[in-house]
Amino acid sequence: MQTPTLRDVADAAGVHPATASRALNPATRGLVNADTARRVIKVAESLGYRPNPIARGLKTAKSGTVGLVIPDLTNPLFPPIVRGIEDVLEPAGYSGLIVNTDNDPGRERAQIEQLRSRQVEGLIIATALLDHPLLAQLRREGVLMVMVNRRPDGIDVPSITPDDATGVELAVRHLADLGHRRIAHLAGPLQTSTGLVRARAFRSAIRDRGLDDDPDLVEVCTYWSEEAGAVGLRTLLDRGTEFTAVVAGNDLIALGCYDVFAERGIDCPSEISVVGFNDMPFLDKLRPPLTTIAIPHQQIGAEAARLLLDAIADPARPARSVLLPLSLVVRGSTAPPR
Amino acid sequence: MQTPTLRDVADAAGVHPATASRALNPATRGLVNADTARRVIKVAESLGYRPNPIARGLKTAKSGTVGLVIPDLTNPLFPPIVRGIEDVLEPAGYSGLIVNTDNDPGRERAQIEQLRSRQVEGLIIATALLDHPLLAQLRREGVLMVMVNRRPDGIDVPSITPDDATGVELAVRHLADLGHRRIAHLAGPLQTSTGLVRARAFRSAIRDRGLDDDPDLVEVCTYWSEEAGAVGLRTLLDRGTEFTAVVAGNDLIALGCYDVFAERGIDCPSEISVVGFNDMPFLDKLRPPLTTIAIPHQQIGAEAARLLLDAIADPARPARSVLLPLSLVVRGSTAPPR
DNA sequence: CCTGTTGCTGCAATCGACTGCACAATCCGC
DNA sequence: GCGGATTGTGCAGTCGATTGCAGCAACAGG
Repeated sequence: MQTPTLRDVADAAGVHPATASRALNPATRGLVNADTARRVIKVAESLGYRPNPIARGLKTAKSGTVGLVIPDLTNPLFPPIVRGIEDVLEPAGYSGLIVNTDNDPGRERAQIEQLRSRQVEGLIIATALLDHPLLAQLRREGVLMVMVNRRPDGIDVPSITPDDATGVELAVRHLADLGHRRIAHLAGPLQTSTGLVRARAFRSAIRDRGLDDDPDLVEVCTYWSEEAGAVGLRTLLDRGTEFTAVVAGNDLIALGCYDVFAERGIDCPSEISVVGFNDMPFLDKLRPPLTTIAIPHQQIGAEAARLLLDAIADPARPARSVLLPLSLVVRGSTAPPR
Repeated sequence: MQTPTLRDVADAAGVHPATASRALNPATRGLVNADTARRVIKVAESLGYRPNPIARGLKTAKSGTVGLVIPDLTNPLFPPIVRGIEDVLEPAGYSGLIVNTDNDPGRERAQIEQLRSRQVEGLIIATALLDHPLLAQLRREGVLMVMVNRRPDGIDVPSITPDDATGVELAVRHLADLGHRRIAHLAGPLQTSTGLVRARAFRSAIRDRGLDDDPDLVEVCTYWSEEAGAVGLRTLLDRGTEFTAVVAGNDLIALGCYDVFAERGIDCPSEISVVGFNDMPFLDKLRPPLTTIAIPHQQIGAEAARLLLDAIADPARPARSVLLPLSLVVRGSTAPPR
């Protein structure tokens, strides 16, 4: 015995399938006699009827799914975001289809094509790479989208981004409060919007507080990686510029600093303080535990999902964008300068 | 202009939709004149035709989706598994629908119900909790399933599990080779199959190598957590039994040991060596970097997906189960005893 | 020249739910 | 007691692709 269909319910309740359909759908229930509706609903329950979303989707052109485009689920940044998204999607009767692009533009195109052919109702895009032409094209074709972690410039797409500027400000203020005057910045790649925003915010935070604003104190890393962070710090150190603290572009870069500290016998935090960015898991297990800026990843995901659901409900609504506040997590890698 | 439908392709190629359908489907292509087929395929390409999986699913009763039931995506254990699954699913034209159960049986039931109503063709289950009644019921109802990380006893369901026993054996051998004779074990909860299997494997590995087999050297932790690990190690220490090395049930438990070392001023590895289990990310950043047993999570996922696809292709095939080999990753937390 | 194959294509029904329209029943006021 | 409004329900077509069956043409064999 298979899952019962609408027909079965209708037969059992002694009504026409059309009537059963209307009775079961809250939006059209008003068209049906209240008694009949009740009866149909009861029968449906007793039979364990579950509407077949595939059949429904065919007629209504809605699939109840949205696509999540991320670079790599394995990157600890994304699971909390995805979790936040799912937590909002699920109660709304939607599910997410995840694709990993590995930051490969070709793959990205293909995957998005896949998602579209699966009739997703919208896209949540968390990849930085996405080239504008594709984005603009999707926009033109009326594909609903929400961007995560990245502000699309020039294109009118809703986005959720952490308030990086304030985050950096928080880090700088913390170090300044501890008494640091010469603070260095290991920036992430400036091609990424995050890298750029944080680097700019760093300069202005330094100026605002009247600290030493020396271009030599900023070094740009080629990737958001540990190795790149290590290379960056070495360059900074070898340059001979004095500094007592480092604001790293993200936690991985900060981790690279740890490697250099070990390598050169530098003590953290007594000789150099470090602040990371992201609050990845297990940072508290490091020696010393890393002080960092926490990003509410799960909230970001949840907010993104909400925005997308809004857009699905009313595609005409203008693109809204959200900036989520960050917080400083003080641990052991920061201390007053000697 | 919308996505072209099969009709559009057929019209453009001057054939009947039925013929177009057959030409496009590799399985039925043989029924169509080779020239016609070629022409249809060409037209389809030039129009950018993509079959609508929803419509197809309605007729064929296949959705091209499978359900992934996991406790919590945020747990670093799962992203690589999911990634491995997706990597196999995608080229096969399938997608995975992820649900998080948070180890709540009620949620688990509801979520699985959700997945079934979405017409998933099979389930990959990675939760430990899943109570047998539900499992057995699903089995009876003909739902295709594959279990990950857990061997279903008594029920005939394919499963993919890491070869825990050999893993433990590897850890013990490594310590024995370093010269340790009195090795302790901080076991995970024995209600979990993993906890039990590892604990048993520990005893037998110890015996096999003729090391000191003292019941006092084994302590069972109440959870797979850092806190529980710390509690476990304290109990072990306070008991006064001598030992120079610890095999932890998993990495989190090992992390708990680190906390106790800091607390009591014990030096690792010179006073006590520790081996973890799982090889979570960033373990190499700890002080000292944790020696551990690496589990091929991604492969586990990939293998699970393959098994499920096999089952979908031929549901009659008997349940096959796979045991995946583990490997020892030697880092800084193990050294010869003093 | 007729019958019987073989090979290809078209017709139409089907999957399950939704929905515009028509029709029936009921009720109201005059 | 009749016309007209108001519910409530049924009919049938639709979404897009698949598939059993029928039909048609070409061709071989007798």
